[in-house]
Amino acid sequence: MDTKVRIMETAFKLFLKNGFADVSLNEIIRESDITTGGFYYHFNSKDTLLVEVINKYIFNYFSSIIEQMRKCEGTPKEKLKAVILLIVGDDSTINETTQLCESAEKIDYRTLHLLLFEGVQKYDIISKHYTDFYYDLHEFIKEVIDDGMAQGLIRNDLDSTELSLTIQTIMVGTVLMWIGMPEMPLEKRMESNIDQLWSFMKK
Amino acid sequence: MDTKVRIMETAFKLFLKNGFADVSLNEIIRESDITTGGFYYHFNSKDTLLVEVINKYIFNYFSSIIEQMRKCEGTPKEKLKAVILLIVGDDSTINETTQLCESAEKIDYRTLHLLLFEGVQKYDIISKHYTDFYYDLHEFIKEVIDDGMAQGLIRNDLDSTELSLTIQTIMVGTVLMWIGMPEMPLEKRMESNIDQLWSFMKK
DNA sequence: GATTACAGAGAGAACATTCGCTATGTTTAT
DNA sequence: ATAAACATAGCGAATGTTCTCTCTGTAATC
Repeated sequence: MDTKVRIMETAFKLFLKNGFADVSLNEIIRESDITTGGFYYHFNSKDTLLVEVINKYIFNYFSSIIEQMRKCEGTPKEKLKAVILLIVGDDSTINETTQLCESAEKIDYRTLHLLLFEGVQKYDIISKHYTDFYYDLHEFIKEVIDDGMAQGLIRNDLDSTELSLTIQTIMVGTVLMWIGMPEMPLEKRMESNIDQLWSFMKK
Repeated sequence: MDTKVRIMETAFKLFLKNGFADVSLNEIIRESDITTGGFYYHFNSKDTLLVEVINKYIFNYFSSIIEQMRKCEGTPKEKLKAVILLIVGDDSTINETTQLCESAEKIDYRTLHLLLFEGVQKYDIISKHYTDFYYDLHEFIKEVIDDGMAQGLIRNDLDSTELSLTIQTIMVGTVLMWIGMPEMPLEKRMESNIDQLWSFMKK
């Protein structure tokens, strides 16, 4: 594998484990099987590495989700379910070509979300992209709802903007429940939430 | 104010601003108007300070919420609304005697949650307490639902465990929406979510 | 022989921590 | 009443480690 990619992937994994702030360059260098000189041949500074890692792994994660979301086919209920599966990094849903990591090991999307939160707290750029993602997600869900209403599958006495915000709340809430109650099976939780939601909004 | 309390409060505020990992002892010492020796008179190490701050501000936050939740009076709908107001640190709901900070400035509960996530990622003890809090919350919501069903206010064709998990998902999701879409008025979002939820579960 | 891709020593700042010190109470003994 | 003994609270220079980053050296490739 390309050295630069190897460094970035190693750094990303260390960030996932310890957070952005708690990983030293020495650690990255040691784990990447490289020396100081080797590192500084590829990156101007530790900060440059951070920015590149964020671009490659965090923003690509967002745009890949949005892109794959838009390619979804099926009923509104199926689409909504696909969205949440994409967010939590479900294997069967995620496209191979848009995988986050090249190495064999699977990345843990639960810790990815925790890393994201640290990024939102510390870096304006991540915070901004996170917000953008939320608005993109909202827009998509609203389209799905409007479609469903037009097709007569969803009650049209509900306000589609309000409803889609509630749906999004449930989606991101599912992620947070997954972080707060790790032993609770995520798959089952999602099914149950979507079923209850659907029985509420279906015509 | 007591010097030790002043150090802890200063440290907590710095943690809120920069995260646990990105605050140096020098910073804490400078902002607390104390010297190195003074600090080490009150704390054995930086880590000891961290543990004490977590105990005083994070765990107290959890137990204070649980405690105040249990004291709530009103209809099931009112109780559920009170719970989420407690979590997001609504002024009118929070009891003065259980305030997090002694100093005049209000603490920002949005960044408190972000700090919590960093803690969950890095410290097992915080992760554990976070999970405990989620289970306590779940138990309380289930009791509210069961009561509501017994009083004939809530549909009893629903499974109360599943329903209460969905409600909790909406609650924590609201917090995450607040983090992802900071400009969106939290109050209005909560109202809307609870109203939609209630129209679904009421008899 | 010039460029590419690294190795590795080491500078210099920042880091948490130690330690010997003073200044101010607060008991206790005479 | 007062002096000795001790406790409390804080000071700040100094230490050793770790941090990021620079710089020179060295193989390999074209």
